[in-house]
Amino acid sequence: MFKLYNTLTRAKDEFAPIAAPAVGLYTCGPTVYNFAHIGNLRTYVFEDVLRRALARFGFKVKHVMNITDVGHLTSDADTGEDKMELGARREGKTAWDIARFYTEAFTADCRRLNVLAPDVVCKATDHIPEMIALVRRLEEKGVTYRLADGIYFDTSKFPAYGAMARLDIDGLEAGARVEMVEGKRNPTDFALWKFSPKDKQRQMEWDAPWGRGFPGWHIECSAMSMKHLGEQIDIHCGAVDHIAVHHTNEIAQSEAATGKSPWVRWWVHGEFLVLDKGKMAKSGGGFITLDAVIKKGFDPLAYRYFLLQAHYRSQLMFSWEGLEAAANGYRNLRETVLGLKEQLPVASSQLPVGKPATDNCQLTTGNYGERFDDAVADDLNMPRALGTLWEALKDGGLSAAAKLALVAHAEPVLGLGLDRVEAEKPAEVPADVAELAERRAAARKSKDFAAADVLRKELAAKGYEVEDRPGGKWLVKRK
RNA sequence: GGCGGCAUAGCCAAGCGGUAAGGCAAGGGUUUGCAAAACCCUCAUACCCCGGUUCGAAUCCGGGUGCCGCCUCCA
Repeated sequence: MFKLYNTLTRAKDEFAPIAAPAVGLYTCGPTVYNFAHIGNLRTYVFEDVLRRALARFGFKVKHVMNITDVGHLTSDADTGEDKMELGARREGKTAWDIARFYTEAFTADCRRLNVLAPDVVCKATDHIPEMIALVRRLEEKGVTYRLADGIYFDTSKFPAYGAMARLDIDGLEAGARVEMVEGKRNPTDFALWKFSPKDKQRQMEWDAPWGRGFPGWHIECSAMSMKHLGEQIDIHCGAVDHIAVHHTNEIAQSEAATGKSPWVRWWVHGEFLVLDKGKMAKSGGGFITLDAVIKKGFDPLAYRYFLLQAHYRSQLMFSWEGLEAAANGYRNLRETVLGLKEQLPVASSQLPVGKPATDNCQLTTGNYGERFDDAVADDLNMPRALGTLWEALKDGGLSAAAKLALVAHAEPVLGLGLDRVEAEKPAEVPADVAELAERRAAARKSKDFAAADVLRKELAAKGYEVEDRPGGKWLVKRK
């Protein structure tokens, strides 16, 4: 039984899709006006784990993710500038170039984190006709109105507005310090279509029945998810910051257009990665990219391991010390797996990925495979799943083969690259370093340890460390 | 001001009424010419504080205190 927390019900409900085993999964993708930071990436890793878990439990997932390349303003209050145009000006390129560049950067980050590519990646700018059609549909339902700067959704025409977010509309109005667009009937109303400004030329604009302009930010997710997944979908993901505005508006426009409810059966939201002095944001300090993590010498998968150690619905505090600890744990995990592989005959040392642990080793793997799956099935409790794996790996009652079978069972869900762990290759070292190491080995062989130690120091001076291995072998590593 | 969440060892973290998973760090030991690795062992009478419910509470309830998030650009 796969239980998944649903923001709609605020409870862990047993997951059941509309047409099992098929599952339609829509995840809110990036706005490609800048690099993703590691907080952004936390959300995509969580969604990846969800997708892998669904596969584990026998579901056939169709995963759709959007790329927001137009219409996302610097303020959700329908004011401010389009982030894409802003990025273009900042970098002296076209908005289209900016979109292409950051989409590629994002895709590369995901690949490095072992995040599976969605089945469909769709760009907002490729779906302008679909968005216009959806706005027309809303118009026919009489829930829109026109202002000087665009077409707006009248949230008072949708009685269930804000239900998922449990918004206190009156409280919102009372505490509103949002600058409001002139003429909005309700503070919560939002733009469906914005007109191009009269005084300047936009790089991205299209003709629509109401006038030349560009789509509001929210409409893209409704239009694209309907196109690729139908008018009702099983799961829609994003991070918690989207609950109050973006997803609330998506629900309003989608359900108002189709008359079908619920539009989304499971809303699943990931929590933020936070810094000791607050959340990670693209503005201000603390904008850490995956590149920065790699430049500090960390394996991107060590960051993935770091994320997996916390539950996706808990805020996770990022610190370099914490990442260091995770990297150590991840390295130990890989070395444990490597050690197990070395204990097996060559032929069977290939990790049979995806093969259930119960296949041949039912009697010997204990119930670890089951416990691992139970943890995953309990609202993606990856910290517990990881704990179970560690417990199994340290269980003296299990054979190396059984442990490897468990690793193979866990890897398709974890995505930590444990299926391609290989012995550390001797580092490429300069000839003089190799020669020193050879001479030291010879000195050791003839028990001239004083000479050996001198040579060790010489190697250290050149920045290399030598480790002796069984059988007279050694390994030279960069310090 | 309104809404929501969280407080568990040096650090991260699970726990969802039945007597504290796991990882990192630390300490001890075995082994090794040295070093590293490996292996073994140790590491919360205790879960922010005060009350209450219960045979029994880290877990439920009430009241504090402290952090954090959203409502404003965020994933």
